[in-house]
Amino acid sequence: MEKEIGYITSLIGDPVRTNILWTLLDNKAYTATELAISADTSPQNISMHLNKLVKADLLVVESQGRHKYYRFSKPEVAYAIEAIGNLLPTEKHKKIVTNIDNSSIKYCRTCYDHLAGRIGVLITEALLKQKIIVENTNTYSLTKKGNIFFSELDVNIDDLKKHRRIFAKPCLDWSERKHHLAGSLGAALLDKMLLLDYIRRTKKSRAIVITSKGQKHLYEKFKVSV
Amino acid sequence: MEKEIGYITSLIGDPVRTNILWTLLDNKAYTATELAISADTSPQNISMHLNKLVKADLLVVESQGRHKYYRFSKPEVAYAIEAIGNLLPTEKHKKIVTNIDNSSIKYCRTCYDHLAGRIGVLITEALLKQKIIVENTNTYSLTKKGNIFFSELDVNIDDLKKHRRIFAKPCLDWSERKHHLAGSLGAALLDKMLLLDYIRRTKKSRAIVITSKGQKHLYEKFKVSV
DNA sequence: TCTATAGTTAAGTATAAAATGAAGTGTTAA
DNA sequence: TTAACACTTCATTTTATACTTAACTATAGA
Repeated sequence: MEKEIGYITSLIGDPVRTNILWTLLDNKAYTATELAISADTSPQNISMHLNKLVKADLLVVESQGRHKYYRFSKPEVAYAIEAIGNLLPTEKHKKIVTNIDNSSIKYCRTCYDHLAGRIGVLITEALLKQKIIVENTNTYSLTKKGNIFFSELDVNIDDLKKHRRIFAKPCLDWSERKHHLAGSLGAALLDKMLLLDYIRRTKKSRAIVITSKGQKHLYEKFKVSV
Repeated sequence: MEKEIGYITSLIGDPVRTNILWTLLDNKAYTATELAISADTSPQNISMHLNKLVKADLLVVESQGRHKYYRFSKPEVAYAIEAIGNLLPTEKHKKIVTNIDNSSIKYCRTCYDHLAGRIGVLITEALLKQKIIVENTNTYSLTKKGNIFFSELDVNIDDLKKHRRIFAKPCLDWSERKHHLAGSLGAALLDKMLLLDYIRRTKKSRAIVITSKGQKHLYEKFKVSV
């Protein structure tokens, strides 16, 4: 058994492969070249590493013309990477939070397929404060007010609940050390905010930019100023 | 950020350190020599590895006379290791399950501080079937019947709920691919079963042996035959 | 106080695996 | 139909770091 586990840990343990997995954590698919740039290495090298990750069934690959798109094979991979992220030493972590250089990725990023970072945490806190969601042990559930709120946003709650996936749960954030909204409700909220152009994804990272339209609405709805 | 994560993943990625972490997953403290034997390496080498893990705040060490006892610094470490365990390829996993040699660790082992493996899953299923616990999204809660059940076992539910730790939640088992009971209730149940001598820990692994007394009671209480 | 045990530290070596260079295949688009 | 691009394969080189050898400290027990 140790050998089997060692196989996976040694795969995750290489710096280039860690960079790949960390980049893919926003649940987007990236091409080999994009990942090579992100990991600052050669195409040959990234090809070798990606092959190992695919063979180990951590990633899946899809060919589109001359491009190959890589993404996680299953949510468990994202969970494991996030769980490792939560092991970051606290002092080092503080340094990151107070580091202004990468503030955009700090305040605003996605975690797998939902909003994370400072914005994710602030919005979640606002949802709790306004009693749109309530916290149980390790889950969130919607109040009546919450049902109205999300139906006004044109999110079909019943559809979400049909899925086998967890509906709404707190997810510990590595940068904020607080919880943000995860699960299918969290994913639906992110989708809707992207659709409404409150926020936009950036090309090369997990950073999210907030549009002026978004700023206005975030303040109106949640009293969140960014 | 990638560098910080890479630091942790490369730590976890070494085979000897993986062995250490995997061994410690039962939440017992082990001495350096025990861990060296487990990882089949020299005292000098294990010393070096343990130092790295302590410096990274994954482990803490306590001196007792001429011995040094190592254990996880926080539950997050166990969660991360378990999350990695869930990434094991399914085919390989099947091979393990049908492998009779390590059947004891397969049927009966602990995960951090609660009962896992086949027994953990069977008991959890029995608790659900008998409506002692009910499943919500990603949590379990106690029914009235459950409150009586655990008070008869002399488990103080109110005390458990006072802790900041999650009370009861499903934990995906890497060997069974089903859920077992985790959280403080799971830990309390394991403690009680050890105290009542239904089960005993073995010296050198996470395997648990079931006593004949335990077999009898497990069948009476849960209709679980082992 | 002497011996065995538990663990550490430091310098040197060995080796596995990552990176590179060169030469490919297949794809798009001018 | 040619050139540029996206990616791969394989042989070779490089390098990081785990491990060894050897000498050490600290504790326990006799």
